Amino acid sequence: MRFYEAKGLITSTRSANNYRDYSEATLGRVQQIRELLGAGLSTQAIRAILPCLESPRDPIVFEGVTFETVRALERERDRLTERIDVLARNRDAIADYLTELQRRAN
Amino acid sequence: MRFYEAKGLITSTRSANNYRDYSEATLGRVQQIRELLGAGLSTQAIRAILPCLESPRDPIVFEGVTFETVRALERERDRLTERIDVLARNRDAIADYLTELQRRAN
DNA sequence: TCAAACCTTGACGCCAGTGTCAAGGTCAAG
DNA sequence: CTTGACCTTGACACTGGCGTCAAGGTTTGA
Repeated sequence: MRFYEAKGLITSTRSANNYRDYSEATLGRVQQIRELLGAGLSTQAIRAILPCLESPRDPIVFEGVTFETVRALERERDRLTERIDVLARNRDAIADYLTELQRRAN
Repeated sequence: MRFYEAKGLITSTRSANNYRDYSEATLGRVQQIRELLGAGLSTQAIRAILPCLESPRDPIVFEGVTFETVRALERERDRLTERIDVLARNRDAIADYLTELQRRAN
């Protein structure tokens, strides 16, 4: 989507056609982005955690990481943990309710 | 918020003033609703799991629950689990990245 | 060569959730 | 009684993520 590109989530090279050329890695990243959007994250949150989203473990960028970036990542990690807690709590409430229903239905 | 009321997430009685009168329970529910909205759920998803959100454990409604409702709850529980998995996976990726950064910084 | 299929950009509209503002009703204090 | 604070409704606008459509350029194939 051009939308993701405009938001700085992915990049594309242009071939002579002026057509967008998506790398294989970018294609995979789109998959992850859609997952995260589907999980309720905003594009800004996703952009914040982009440095962690490279699939091959080795060519990850470890240089040029500012303190600001680290702080942002820690914040985002904590927000995710918060979110996970809320969701897990409510999922468990649903599960408990369902088992209780089943118990009462004999 | 009138918005939640219009969406069928909460109810309010009207006093003679025509002012809205929110019960204590409704007030607590608003808290939960905001949590869930903040966690990325839609109002429709929240409405689907409303039956599980009563805080006192006992006066929960167990009668008049249709098969449809049960199916919806199971679906919503699975969607939540899915979401949780995605978020946990990415949070762990962030955490791993951060520890790796720290390791390389000696 | 020419038409169909694809790409480009830009503009517009849609839906969800929220905020705000105007016009009026209600209430408590002075 | 009047003023100011609060409530009501309805309308409007905004942000985010997305879809679509028009106008034009490129490529492919008959």
